[in-house]
Amino acid sequence: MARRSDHSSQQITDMTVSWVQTYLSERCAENLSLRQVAKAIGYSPGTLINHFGSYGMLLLHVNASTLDQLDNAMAQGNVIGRDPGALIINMAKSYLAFAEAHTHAWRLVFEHRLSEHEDIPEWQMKRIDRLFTQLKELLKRVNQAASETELEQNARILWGSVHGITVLAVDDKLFSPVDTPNEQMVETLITHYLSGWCTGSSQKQQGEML
Amino acid sequence: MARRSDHSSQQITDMTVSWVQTYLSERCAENLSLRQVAKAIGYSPGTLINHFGSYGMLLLHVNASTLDQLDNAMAQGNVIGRDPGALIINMAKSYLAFAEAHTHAWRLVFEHRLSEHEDIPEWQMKRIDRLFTQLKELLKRVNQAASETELEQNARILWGSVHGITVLAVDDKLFSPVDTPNEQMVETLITHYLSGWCTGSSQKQQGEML
DNA sequence: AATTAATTATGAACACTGTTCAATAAGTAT
DNA sequence: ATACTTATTGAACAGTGTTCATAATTAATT
Repeated sequence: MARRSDHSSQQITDMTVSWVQTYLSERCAENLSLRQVAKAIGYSPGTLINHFGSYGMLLLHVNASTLDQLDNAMAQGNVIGRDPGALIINMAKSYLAFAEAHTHAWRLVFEHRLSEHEDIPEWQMKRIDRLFTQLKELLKRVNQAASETELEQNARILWGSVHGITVLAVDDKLFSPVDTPNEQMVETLITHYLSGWCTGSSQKQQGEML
Repeated sequence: MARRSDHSSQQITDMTVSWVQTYLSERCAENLSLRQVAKAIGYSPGTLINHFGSYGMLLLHVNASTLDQLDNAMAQGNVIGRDPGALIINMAKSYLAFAEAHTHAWRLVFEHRLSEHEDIPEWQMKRIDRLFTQLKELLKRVNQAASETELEQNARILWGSVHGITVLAVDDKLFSPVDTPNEQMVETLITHYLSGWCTGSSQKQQGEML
């Protein structure tokens, strides 16, 4: 058999990504394979490799769509006007909730690494950067006197921390004898951290609220 | 060929684990395979499966040894007597430093998951628990009035947070335009969090220092 | 309309993977 | 010396991602 043109290039990409996405809603990525995907969408393995470059690149496209979904989910709770601390907590909770709801897809985003020679495309970096920009803006409102450098640093610390709790929560490695809901953990984390930041030793004055 | 008894059961385990460990000091686990390990230690793949149960179980033994090393590395900085806040920061820095020095081994610990039916043996859980116990004791010294529940919760939040920054640091996903050393990030995290915890709204009195 | 050129999907082949299992040799007990 | 148990194996199995010549379809050119 040969050239078919049943579907456009975009369509193949979409079919692939969306099928993998629904697969990941039930099974984890480790049990998935290029050949399964190929069979599922009715093309040969070779075709998919032609299309995406490699299986790894295919998964990267899946990750892109996951990050879009995540971004979307987090935009929901982010209403303008309320106090920034509460908004940050909202963001974090959305992050956690998304990870717990899309365990396999979410894990794939952070565990998938390309092989040596292929490096992360910038359309992927951009998606990650959106998170920081939002967070930084909120942090600025929390502590208006903070320098750009300080905001940058704190955004990373805060995101990293929430991410850490999320990773462990998703893997059930946070087994607490006293079972506190994970949501409350990120809340406690953020309130304590922000309050410590604003009243902190070598810090400037505080922003609205807190 | 058949039974050889060149090595005892323990020796085979040790040879395997230590060879994989040195492998991981340069290459990552994804490029490793049961067959490579088998060839390296001079046994057949089947023998290793008989021994460990599965390749996954083999890797679990490697993870155990990694956790032992980690535990050892963290014990170094943990000298009794100094103020608990500084000690917690030391712990966290050791954690980060270890992860950065043993990237591949460390990643394997947190990314390796057994298949459906095999569940994590308790000799693995115990190793993870050691961390918490240490941390909880230090936290108790920071805030002596804190309840057991509160200590438990805060130990998890704190460890999760440090873990998160570490994960991202190891994966170079913490790309900051302003490049703050990662060490300083965990320090800032902990100081702010602890100070926020002790002076916090619904909190008890504070402990020694801070 | 007929011919050529460019494109695209393919199946077969390749070198690998973890795992199973009958055959077999070595060690132990009778 | 015989029987039994145990450890190790190679071959086979079903699977993996990737390569590539082959072939078929579309597009461009005569």
